[in-house]
Amino acid sequence: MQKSDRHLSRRERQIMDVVYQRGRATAAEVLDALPDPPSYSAVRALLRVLEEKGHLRHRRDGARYVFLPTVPRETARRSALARVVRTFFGGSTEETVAALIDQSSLSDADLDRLQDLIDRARQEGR
Amino acid sequence: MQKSDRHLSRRERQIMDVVYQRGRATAAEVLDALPDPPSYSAVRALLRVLEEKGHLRHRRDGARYVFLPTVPRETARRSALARVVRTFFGGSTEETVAALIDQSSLSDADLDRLQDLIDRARQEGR
DNA sequence: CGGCAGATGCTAGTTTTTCAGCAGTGCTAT
DNA sequence: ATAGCACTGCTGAAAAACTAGCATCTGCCG
Repeated sequence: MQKSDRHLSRRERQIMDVVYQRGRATAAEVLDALPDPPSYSAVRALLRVLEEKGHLRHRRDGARYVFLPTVPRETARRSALARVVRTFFGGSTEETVAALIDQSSLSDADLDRLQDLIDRARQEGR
Repeated sequence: MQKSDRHLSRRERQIMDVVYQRGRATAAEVLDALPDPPSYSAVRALLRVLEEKGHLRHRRDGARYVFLPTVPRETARRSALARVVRTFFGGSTEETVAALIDQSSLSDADLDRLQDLIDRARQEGR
């Protein structure tokens, strides 16, 4: 058996995205959320493959399976974010944050919270 | 809204990442930057496919081709970022920024610049 | 000019991904 | 307990992705 880990095909990535977005998902839910949805069977086949590859695991819930990511959302977040920062922002966190602030309209309350985050980072830095 | 969301295979995505990261690239440069590098021929074949699909274009530079993304880096940035925010952070810009600040060690100067960004956003919001 | 080095265009073949159909199994309401 | 329904397991095969190798072209240098 191989641990063909990071090898996610196009569909596989789409499915992982759905699962991460919802936190967990059944085959039917994945099907609903998928763009250009294939057959129900196809989705289940892919879910099984993802499980074999070690990206998902499932729990029984009554008659059906609920799929969960094996890598915690928190961890997946970090690498996804790191990848974007590296690829599109030359590794600059600052530029990335700038883009985020720029492209989303934030309320004053949101800005306040960001302010807090920065203050806290400053303190911890000392 | 989301029209040019064509399916990229694994390799294709890797190559696009390289091109976006460097801004432009020759076949040889892509090969160098690719993980688990395939043959040179394979890379060129993929570059041609990506061009057919409309993701890349090329310019002649002496004897060789230099490939450039058709979608400007700026635009690609936005959608990549938006995707991460949506998929892993429930659409919350604030949480995303928090994660960024948390996982990268920022200098005081960096924090100052972020501070500025926030102040400016506040002003523009008015 | 003639040849070498480095690139590209193309084709054909292998491997991986993607898919649908059918059979079997576990719930649940009669 | 049993029929109906919602799911899962599995298989075979089409489609897409991937790859190597060879033929051709271009630029450069002796």
